[in-house]
This record gives sequence, structure tokens and C-alpha cells, in this order.
Amino acid sequence: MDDRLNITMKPVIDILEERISLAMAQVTGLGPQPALVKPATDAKFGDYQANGVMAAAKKLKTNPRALAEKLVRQLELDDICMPPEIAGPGFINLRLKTDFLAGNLLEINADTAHLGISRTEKPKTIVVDFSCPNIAKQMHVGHLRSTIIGDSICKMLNFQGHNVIRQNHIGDWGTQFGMLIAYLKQTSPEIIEDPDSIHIADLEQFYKNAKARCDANEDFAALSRQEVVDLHEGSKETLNVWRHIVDESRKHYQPVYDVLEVNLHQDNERGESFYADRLAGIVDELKEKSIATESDGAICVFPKGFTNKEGEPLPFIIQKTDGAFLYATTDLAAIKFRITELNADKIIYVTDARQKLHFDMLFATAKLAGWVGENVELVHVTFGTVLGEDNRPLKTRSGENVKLKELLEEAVVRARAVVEGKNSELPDAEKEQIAKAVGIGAVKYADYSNNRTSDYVFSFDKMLAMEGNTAPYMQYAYARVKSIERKAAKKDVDVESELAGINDLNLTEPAELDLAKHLIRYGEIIESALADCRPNYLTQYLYELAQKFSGFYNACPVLAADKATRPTRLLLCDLTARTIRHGLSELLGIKVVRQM
RNA sequence: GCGCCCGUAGCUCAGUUGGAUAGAGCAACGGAUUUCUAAUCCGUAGGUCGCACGUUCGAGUCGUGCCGGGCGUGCCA
Repeated sequence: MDDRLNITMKPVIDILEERISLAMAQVTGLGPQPALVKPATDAKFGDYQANGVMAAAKKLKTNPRALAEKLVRQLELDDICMPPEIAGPGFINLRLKTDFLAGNLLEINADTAHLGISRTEKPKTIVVDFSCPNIAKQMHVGHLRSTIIGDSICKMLNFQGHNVIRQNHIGDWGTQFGMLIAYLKQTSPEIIEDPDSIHIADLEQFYKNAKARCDANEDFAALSRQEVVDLHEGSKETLNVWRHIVDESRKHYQPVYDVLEVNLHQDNERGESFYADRLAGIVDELKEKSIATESDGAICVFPKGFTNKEGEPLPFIIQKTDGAFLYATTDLAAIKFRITELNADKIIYVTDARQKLHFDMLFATAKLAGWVGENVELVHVTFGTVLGEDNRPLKTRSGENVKLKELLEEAVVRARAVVEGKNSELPDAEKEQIAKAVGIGAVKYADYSNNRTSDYVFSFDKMLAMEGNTAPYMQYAYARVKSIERKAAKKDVDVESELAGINDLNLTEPAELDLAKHLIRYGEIIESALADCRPNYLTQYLYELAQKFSGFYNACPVLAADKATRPTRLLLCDLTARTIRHGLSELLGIKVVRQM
């Protein structure tokens, strides 16, 4: 790969930023100054705009327009842009050259796997902690966001070339296991002889039954507590039953991951049990370092800057009065493990916003302990709550958590009805496949397209709508592009041969240029989506892409175009389809369909 | 009480270290169909960006105060 190609494979916005920043350093004498290149706020200002001159002029106490003029004389952008224009108080407006655009499209076209997007120059080891079901219970709607947002972050990081370590910090070691083991021993003693015979048909019911017996019967409660002790002390028999409960539980949640197209498997699990024998050591270490102290019988860390109701230091409790450890302790063990043994450069935790205080204190404590090197980054990616139509957290009518499995099943049933009503000609098996892709995709897409930090109201009707920024709209847009390919054969157009060895484009129509300019921004959008862990930037981009494609589709006939323009238009179709497919399927885990 | 998040069009929401006349979708209204899937597109209308000060050449974005909502706040996770 020659240098030239390498450079142009960076997002245009980054190339412009670099070059203009460099020129600004020369012109201002202040060293590198951010050029603040952004997409133009209005098409009439061009394609990109650099806003940095005004800030630099302020520093220099000089006239921004004069500085802009000086800068523009220094700029060498003529391989990319038309001559820059100065506007308003000192904006520099940039308009891409059609040749540059065409060259960029051809590069994207040539790079089948990566769509012309460069990998990071500095790959990092990044641990992403997400999903984290309590495996004694079924996954419910509360696990949806962490699971899919976390997965998408991993997918984007992988795509950029980072070393991603997915960690499913499952709840597999709580006191509830004593109860479950005791219940199993009482109701199915044969399990003890032959643990492989264990079969929990309904995880939720199993948990409820055990809980009910525990609440009703003091002897059983005592037995449960004893099982916890046995478990923690490593009793062989108890551990064996525990392991089988864990394995059996996995059979309930793994299919949910599979249906969601989420890349989580057993080898991503490092649950609470993994850290169990490290907890005492963590507490000892913090006590030795005088970071943790005893307070009201509990062992606590008091990181600076956290206060309680009375304005007194707020404790981060790592060991209870009764000697038991808490999730704070487990999280500390995990953070240490990830930094020192997994060699994480960055750890991303994807949990709901209510845990913010916990993570702030966790990070502060880990830093006090000296585990967090200078170049290690700790990030808490929060998200809002999924609400019901009543604006309260989504529950069933009887007030229980909505099971994720059931929610997804209903989505597919509803999607099936939509497919059925609209395209009853299709074979049954295909309808079912489409319904799955649309139903599951709708739930995921609705979540991704919302601002991560906001709560949102869950509505099947809205997420399954064909209009607006929804999965069905996106999937339909894809199907429509694909149908052009299908129709091509009937019209004696050989798409493959027209695209083979294409090396010259004929971009003239406004709709073509508009679509082309959007297509080359894909890499830029992935960067910004990742910088803030905001998948909605990506969905927004894809939606705009679909809209621009529709504009092009209406304005520019493809198959009926003349010989001079048809290959260009076929390429635009192909790149649109590949970008939508990549964004939905590779980065968001949403299936595309060839027909709807 | 204190801390964190939020308040943008009738509704649901975008708005990326402060940038030009604040954007979409839904709903409403008006247009486009001898088609490559109209499940589409184009257009119109709709806003004191909760309120008030302040910083700035420039504020939805930053600061302070207030109003309204959500969440959290010592042995659950």
C-alpha cells in the first residue's frame, strides 16, 4: 500500500484537521492549534468548515478575518478541496473536489472488508464489562441496554483494530445460591448423585420456589445459609451442585445472546465466583496501605470528595460487619485483575446511570490503591431506563420485570404480522426469517437510536414503524437497493462486469454528489460514535444515508441510465448497500434482509 | 439537605472540546407514481431551546441562582 493511499484512507475530516492545524501553527506561531473542522452546518457553506481561526485570533488578539486570509494563503488543500472561502467572522468553508470524492469512493470500493476505513495507529487493550446478568434469574429488560450497547462498543473497537476483551461479570456467587442449592437438594436429591441430570425448565420459577420456601421455613433458611458457607469454604459436593446450576442457567441466557446477535459466550464470563478467593487479599491490601479503615464495624474506604447526608465522608464499604464481602470488593478485585493481569489500557463499564456513584468511588479507590497507571483509562458508560407507556420503568401488568426472552419473542410475533400483512406472497420460511430480523432489529435499533443517557419509552408500534428512524425503514432501504441488483439481470445489465475494474466515475447530479459525500463519511462517524460511546451517532448516519439514497433513487435511474453513467450509479448503490449492511450487521448486530 | 442526570416544535427526540438563519421523525396540510419495491420522495406549517442573570465577537451548548422532573445518598447489586 503506498503512502498516498494510506493517507486518504483516513477520514477526510481528520486530514483536513491535520493540515489546517499545521498551517495554523505556522501562521500563528502558537504551535499546533485545533482547526476545529466540522461538517458544514448548511450545504450552502460547502461540505466542511474550519472554525478554529476565531479562537486562535482571540488568543493573538488579532482580527479573525485577517488571520483567516493569511491562513488560507498557507493552506495546501488543492488535492482535496476547491479554494477555501472565508465567511462571516472567520469561518473557512471547504468544498470537496469531485475528483477527490470519486477517488475516495473507488478506494472504499477496493477495500471489501474495511470499506476504506483505516485501523487505529495505536491499538489498545480494552476491557469492556457489560451485560452481567444475575444467572440465578432470567434476563429481564434491565439487561437489554448494557448487553447491546456494550456489544456494539466492542464491535466498533474491534473494527478499529483494538484488542478487545469482553467481560461478562455474571452474578454467580451471591447468597441466593445457598437457597437454590438447598432447594435442589430437597426437591431433587437424585441430583446430588447425578448432577448431570439437572434440568431447570423455568429458571424464574425455580428461583421463586426456592425463595418462597426460604421465606416460609426457618429451617430451610438456615440450611440455605449453611450451603452458602459450604460453598464459600469449597465443599466439593456443594460446589458441584453450584457448577451445575450455573451451567443450567447458561442454557437459559445464552440463547438470548444468540437471538440478539450479541457476541458473548462462556469464555467471556468472569463472574463474581472468579474473584471470590481474592477478596480477602484485596481488603488486607487496602488495610495495609491504610486506605481502608474500620467504621461502625465495617471496613470502609473514604475517598476524598464524597459526602453523605450529614456532610460527613461517605464510605465505600468493602467488608460488612459480619465479615462478608460486597460487590464493591468484587469490583475492586476485578479492576485490579484487569489492569495487572489482563494489561488493560482502558476499562469500559456499561451499566445504568444509577450506579454512577458506585463507579466514581470504585475508580477513586482503585487510584488510591495505586493500581491505576498513568496511561490507564477508566470509563463508566451509563444509560437511562427503559420505560413503559406510563413513564415508569417497564414492568408487566402484575408488576414484575419483563423477561427479555418474552419481550423479544413478542417483537418477532409483531414483526411477523407486519410482514404477513404487507408481503403475503413470500414463502413461509422466508417470512419467518424476515420477521426475526425485523423484530429483533427493531428492539435493538430503537435502543441504539435513542440518546444513551436518556430514558426512553418502549413502544412496539414505534419501533416497528416503516416510517422514521427505525430498523424496518433501514432494512427496507437495504432491500430496495438489493432489488436493483436482482432486476438488473432481467434488464440485461451485468452488474458484476460493469463494476469490475471500475476506475473512473462520472458524478454530476446533485443527488449523486450528495450521496457520495455522505458515503465517504462513514469512518468519521464511527470515530465520533466511539469517542463518546454513542451508537445513536451511527444510527443517525445510517438513517441519513438511507434518506440520501432514496433521494438519489428517485432522481437518478440506475438500470436505465446510459453507458457513461450507469457504472457510477451501480457503484453508488453497491457502496450504499455495503455501508448499511456493515453498519447494521457488523457494528450493531442487526440483520439485513434481501427482501421485505 | 447534598450529589448526579434531564427540561429543545402539538408528540417522540437529535444537536459531537461554544460557531453562521436550532434540526429530524410522528401527527397536519399540499404535491410527485407509463417505476429500479410509493413500506418512497419533495414541499408547507410549526420553537421566548424551563426561567433569570453572567462570561464571550458569538451560548441550546460554559458559569451562578431559581423552577419542574428522574435517580442516588453506610453495611443489596
